[in-house]
Amino acid sequence: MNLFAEIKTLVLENLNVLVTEGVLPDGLNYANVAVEPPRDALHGDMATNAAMVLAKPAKMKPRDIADALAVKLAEDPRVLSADVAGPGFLNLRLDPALWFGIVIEALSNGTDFGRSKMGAGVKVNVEFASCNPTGPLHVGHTRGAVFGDALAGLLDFAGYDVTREYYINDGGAQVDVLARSAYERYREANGLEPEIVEDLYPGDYLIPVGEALKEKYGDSLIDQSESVWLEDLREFSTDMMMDLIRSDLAALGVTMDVFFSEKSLYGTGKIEAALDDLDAKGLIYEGVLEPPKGKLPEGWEAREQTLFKSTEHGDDVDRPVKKSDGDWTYFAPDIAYHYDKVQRGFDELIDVFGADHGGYVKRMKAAVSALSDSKVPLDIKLCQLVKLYKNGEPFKMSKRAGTFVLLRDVVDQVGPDVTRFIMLTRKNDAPLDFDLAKALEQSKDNPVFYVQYAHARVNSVLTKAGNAGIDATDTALSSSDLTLLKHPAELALTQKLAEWPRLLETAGKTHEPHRIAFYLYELASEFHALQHLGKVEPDMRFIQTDCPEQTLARLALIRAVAVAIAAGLGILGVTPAKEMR
RNA sequence: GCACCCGUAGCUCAGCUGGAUAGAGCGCUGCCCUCCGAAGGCAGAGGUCGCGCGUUCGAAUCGCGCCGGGUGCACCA
Repeated sequence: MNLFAEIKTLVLENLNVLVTEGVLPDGLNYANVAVEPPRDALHGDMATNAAMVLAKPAKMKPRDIADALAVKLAEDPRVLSADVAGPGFLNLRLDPALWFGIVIEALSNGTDFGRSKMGAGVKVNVEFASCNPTGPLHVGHTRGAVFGDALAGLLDFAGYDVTREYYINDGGAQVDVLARSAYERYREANGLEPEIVEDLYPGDYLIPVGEALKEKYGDSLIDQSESVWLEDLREFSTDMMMDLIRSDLAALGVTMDVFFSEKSLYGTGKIEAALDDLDAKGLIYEGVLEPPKGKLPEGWEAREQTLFKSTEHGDDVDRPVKKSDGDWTYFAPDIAYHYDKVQRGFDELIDVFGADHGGYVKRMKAAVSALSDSKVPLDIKLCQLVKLYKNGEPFKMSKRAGTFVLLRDVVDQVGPDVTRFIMLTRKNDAPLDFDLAKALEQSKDNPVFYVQYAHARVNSVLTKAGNAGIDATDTALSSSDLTLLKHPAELALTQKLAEWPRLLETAGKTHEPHRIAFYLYELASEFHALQHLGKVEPDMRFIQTDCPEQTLARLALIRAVAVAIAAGLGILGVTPAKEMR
């Protein structure tokens, strides 16, 4: 139940009543009518802008509409008062029982608290973490992996039918480089000196691949020409790299539903089929691209190529799908891949890319738009860079890869829960500073700790209550008399709790899981304040031994807070802590 | 030269798709433990929301133009 949605429905119903009574004209558009928490709690429990939004189309003064609407709304038993304020805001004060309903809901739904049907089972494909299968995941990939997984979790919670998908870039030249690099490690395993020339991958993670190759081939490939082994080694080493990547993802708690191989698009007619589809729509032609404006790239020359008319779908220039020698460009299999996703019946597509792929967004959207006749929206989320620090100092070195920091280096140091939460404390398109030392710090400026601390504290209080012989099970708490919660801080916390279902839907609509992290921090903050109140005012302590009814009501509230935290953390893929150590 | 992202308190960032007096953490100042976890809480100081026009009853939010920072810009992936 989303209380805000419920009240909005009430507002809309009464607007219609005003229409039938002739107070308001017919045919008004209610799209911009909103019911939200007021900025200042003094204004009331909820506010609606209906009068101001409708004033102009209805050709009436906002206050006149507000007055008429206020009278109607006040007739509903749920509404205690409806006051017009300012230019035409309508401030509503609601029956507290309505708010307490949210507590009961939390207690009865557990970690499903806030689960929404908003998505209505719409099939969404979230593709993320798709890095080249040429090595382990590094920090940059980690952010994309966490973001994608959390977004998928969020959409699932919001009622979508979600598929988590990984696109294996195993079709391009980078896989040849991988095979050659592995070959050198294979020579090394056979006691020879590896020649890791500049263009090859230097990482130690290929040493086990070399050893595995020796295991399989002995020394039979030594001194053989590339044509003999390249094909086999490509497959062998990408398989091993994918195992590595899968285990990296597992260390982070990410499980994919589908691994889609780029290679499977070649020689199977799939690329051709996708381009035929575009061709049939008149979007493929042979032509020569204009040189880019400004300074020319070195060695630029006019070339006739097969082009996709992406400009018809919002791109800035048309894009080549074939090189001048007739090979596919990297764009061609990507088109085919997205064509495949459309064919598989997804209603919405989401791609999570690194920020360095920003230039790729328009053409990919153009392709999906063309392939799906504008029926399947593609949202591309770009994840900005992660800057790693340790105690304020830039953290750069990796023992295993040499040049960059690996996902493992981070997860091994701070654990998957902390890694995930911190990665979500920024909007995806904002850069992120990640301090490995601060991440483990147990203080207020570490949001993970602060939220976990609130959850653990509730747990601790409930344990204490149990030890004191109080039945603090969820069913017992559900039947407590919540109207005993009268203190402003208790009501404020209840209302914060009531925002959860609404916040979740907003986060789901905007594809912004970070909103959950921020909400949990705010919720934790309000809880900590209430808990502290007990120190200043002893009769505000949760457990009142001489008043079991009051105790139960308070325990119900804080248990509901813990439930919301657990639900939110669950979406983000973080395990709620029962105690802090 | 073009495209995309960003510009909010000294620092790091939120800001609920246009609402009321713009928020949080850190840092700074001052308070609060005869303990349900002080690993915390309360209060104060601190802002021309990069700049300028425009749309609107109403703009940090939308549009346009600048300024500043980042990223990417022909067959590489």
